[in-house]
Amino acid sequence: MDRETIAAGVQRELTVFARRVRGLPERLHRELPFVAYSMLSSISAAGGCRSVDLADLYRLDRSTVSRQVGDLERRGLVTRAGDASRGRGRRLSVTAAGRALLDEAAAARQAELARRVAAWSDEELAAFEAALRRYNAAEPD
Amino acid sequence: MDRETIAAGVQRELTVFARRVRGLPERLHRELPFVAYSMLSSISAAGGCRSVDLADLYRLDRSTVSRQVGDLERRGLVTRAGDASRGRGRRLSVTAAGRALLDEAAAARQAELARRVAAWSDEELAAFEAALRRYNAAEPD
DNA sequence: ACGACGAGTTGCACAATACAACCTTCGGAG
DNA sequence: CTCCGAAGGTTGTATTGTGCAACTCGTCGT
Repeated sequence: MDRETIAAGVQRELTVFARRVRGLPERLHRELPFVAYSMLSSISAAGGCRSVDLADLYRLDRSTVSRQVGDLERRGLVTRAGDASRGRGRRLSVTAAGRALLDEAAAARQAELARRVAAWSDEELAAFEAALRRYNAAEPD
Repeated sequence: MDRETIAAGVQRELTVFARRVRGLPERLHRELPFVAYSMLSSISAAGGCRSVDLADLYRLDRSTVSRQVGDLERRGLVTRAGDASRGRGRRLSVTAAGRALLDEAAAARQAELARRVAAWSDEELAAFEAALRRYNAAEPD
């Protein structure tokens, strides 16, 4: 089997994975869709960021982020730091409720993964992780 | 490093990949959105399959596949084999036009992948492919 | 003080999806 | 053979995530 054939296989499998992630409701915790989850977790990881930072990170339109964040706020999962009601540079931070939901979702995701790779040896899993990391680390342009 | 730590790493890397795919531009080739591309390539790879097979592969509703395939057919990229106009088990196959578009898009994707994995050995690439396939094949429930 | 710019919101449109209801055909069991 | 149930496929409807465009609001430099 030559390299091109192998590469085609990688391509196919990545596509299947990507398609599945894109589709499906992908509720991690009935109340926390994938998009909301990733934004929440990024706000948490960054220890407080602005909407525009999320837009840059995910290469999304500002309006999309605005709506998603508005939803998270309405549900009490994040707060807008500035009491300055409007304008520039409002810091977002995760509330206690948001943190709790995030933790639950992370646990659910880990459980799902554990089920999928139950039959894998530690070495196989570690190799998979290393390969994915290496792939993701490659320059995108 | 214990298994939980490794699993967390896998989770993180899969999430990074998924987020990027979500935010990425839809089109690989003007006129061929990501969704259409992946279905077309699956039809091609399977050497002719039914709509329900695509629904199973991507865990999509049959109605979604029906609309997507309808679109591909309208654009002359696939044909429905059975002259039996309606009903059960119609085989889908890729037309010459579909194949041509697919080849162009595949070449672009392969070039991108080749760049990313340029430094990988054939063995590493093959192992990556096998692990992804195994992951994707795992039962989702 | 004013004008340019950066951050955010809102209106509108669209693509992809799920769910439910329905239709069509095939393969058996009686 | 007839009828019925299961499997494949389509259509109606609602929802979600998204981009683009136009707008508002606040800040900063001159």
